[in-house]
Amino acid sequence: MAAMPIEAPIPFDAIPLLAALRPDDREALAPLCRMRGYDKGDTIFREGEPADRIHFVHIGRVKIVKAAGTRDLILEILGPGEPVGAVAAFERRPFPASAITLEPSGILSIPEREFFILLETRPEMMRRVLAGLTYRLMMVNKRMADLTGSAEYRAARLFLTLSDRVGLQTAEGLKIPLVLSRQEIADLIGTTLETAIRLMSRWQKEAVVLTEKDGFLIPDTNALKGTDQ
Amino acid sequence: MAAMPIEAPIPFDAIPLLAALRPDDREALAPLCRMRGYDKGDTIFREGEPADRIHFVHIGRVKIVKAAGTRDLILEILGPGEPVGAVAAFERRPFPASAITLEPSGILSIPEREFFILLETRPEMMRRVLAGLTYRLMMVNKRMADLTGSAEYRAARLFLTLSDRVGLQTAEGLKIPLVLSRQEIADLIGTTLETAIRLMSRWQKEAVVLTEKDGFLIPDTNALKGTDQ
DNA sequence: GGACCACCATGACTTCCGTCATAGGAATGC
DNA sequence: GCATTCCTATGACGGAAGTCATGGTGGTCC
Repeated sequence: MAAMPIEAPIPFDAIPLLAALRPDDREALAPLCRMRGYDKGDTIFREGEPADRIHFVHIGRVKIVKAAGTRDLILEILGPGEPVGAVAAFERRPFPASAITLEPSGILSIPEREFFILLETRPEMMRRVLAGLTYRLMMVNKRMADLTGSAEYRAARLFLTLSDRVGLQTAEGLKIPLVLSRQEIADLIGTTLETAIRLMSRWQKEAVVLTEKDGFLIPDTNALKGTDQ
Repeated sequence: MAAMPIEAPIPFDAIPLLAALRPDDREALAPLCRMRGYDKGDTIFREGEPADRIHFVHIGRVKIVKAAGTRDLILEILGPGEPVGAVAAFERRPFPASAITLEPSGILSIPEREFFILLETRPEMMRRVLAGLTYRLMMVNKRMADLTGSAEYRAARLFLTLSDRVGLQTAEGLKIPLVLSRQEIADLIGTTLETAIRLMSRWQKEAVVLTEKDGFLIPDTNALKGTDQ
C-alpha cells in the first residue's frame, strides 16, 4: 500500500533473530534488506499471497488477522523485533493470515531464499530461530486456551496478557500504552463489536479498565484476576 | 504411569522428524532412545513438568490437553510419527500442557540435551525440524480460527479436519477410524458434554455423522460442509 | 445375580451474547 | 457553515448453549 523506502543502517541488534549474526554475515545480508514505512492500517501482506519475504517489525505494532467466517480474528499482535510471516516463508507456503499495521510502522524485510541459505550455514542462528518458533507456538497454544469461557473472561485474560507484555507500572495503576479500537478488542477476544463496547463501558464505570487517549489504565489488576469463566 | 520398556529396533523411518537421519546419526542416537508402552488414558507427561525428553508417537494416539478454567481444552490429537512436547524441550521450559494417550500406545522418547547437540551438527536435519514446527504452527492457527462460530459449526469443522487426516473412503461413506467419547469431542470443540451429546444425537438421527463401534461414519461430507457459522 | 461405574441421553430453566436499530460525538473535507 | 465518515454507545429481542437434574444402557468385578 504505502511503502516509501527508508535508507538507514540495518538495525540488526534490535531484532533478536538477527542479533546473533557476525559482522561478516551482516555485511552479506545488508544489501538484501529492505526497510519500508507504513501508515496506520496499511496491509503488509494479505492472506493467500506467496511468502517470498520475511518481515520484521522495527517500529510500531502489527496485527495478524485471519478471516474466520463472517468476522476477523486477530491471531496476535507483534511489536518491535518480532518476525512477521517467517513461518509461511520457511514452508514456502502462501501466508495463512494477513498482516496489518496498528500504528505508523517501520518494517524490515528480507528475501526468504537468501535468509534460508544463511540459516543453513549458521547453527547458532538456527537455534535462535527454533527457540523463537517454539515460543510462538506456545503463545498461540495459550491464546487458544484463552478463547474459551465468557467474553468477559476472555477480555480479562487479554488485558492481563497485554499487561505482562507491554504494561508499565505508574502511580495511578498499570498502564498499557497501546491504542486498540473496540473493534480490535472484539477481534482479539473473538466476539462482536457491540459486546466489546458494552463490556468496556461497564469496566469504565467500575474503574476496572479505563480507556485513555494513549492506551488503557488498569487501577487494580486484582479486579481483572477475579473475573472467572 | 504404566511404562514397561519395550526392546525393538528404533523405527526411525516412521518418524518424519528422524527419517532424515543418516545411518551414522541413527547409530549415535539409538542408544539414547527409549520406547515405552502405555495403556489407554495414561499420562505421558503433565502440564508444568520439566521437559527433559522429547517424545514421538510410534503406535496409537495421544491428546494434548490444557486446563482452561473449569474445563479441559484438547489442543490437538497426535498420531504415529508426530512429535510430542518437542516445543517445550527446545525452549527448556516446562510442558505447557499435558499429554494423555487415547489408546494403548507406544511412545519413543529421546533426552532433549543429546538431541539438540545432534541438531546443531546436522543442518539438513534441522531444516526438517524447522519445517515440521512451522507446519504445526500453521495448523494451530487454523484450529484457533475454527474456534469461533457456533458449536455445530466448530463440530462440523472438526469432523472435516479429521476426515482429511485419517478418513477412509468406504462403500457406506467416509469412515473415521478413531474412537472419541462425547466428552473428548466437547473438549476438542470447546463446549460442554451436554451440547456435544445433543449435537451428536441429532446428527445420528439426521445421518450426518454416525457413531459406530470403531469410530465415525460420514455418509455425505457435503451435509457437513453445508453447516455454516 | 447385584452393585458399581463410565458413558450416553433428554428435559427444564436461565443466562449470555449476537443481531438489528438508533443515535451521539469527534475528526475531516469542501 | 454543513456533510460525511468513523468510532462509540445503548436498547430491544431472540436464539444458542450452559447448568442442573434425572434416567437409561452396557460393561466389569465380586
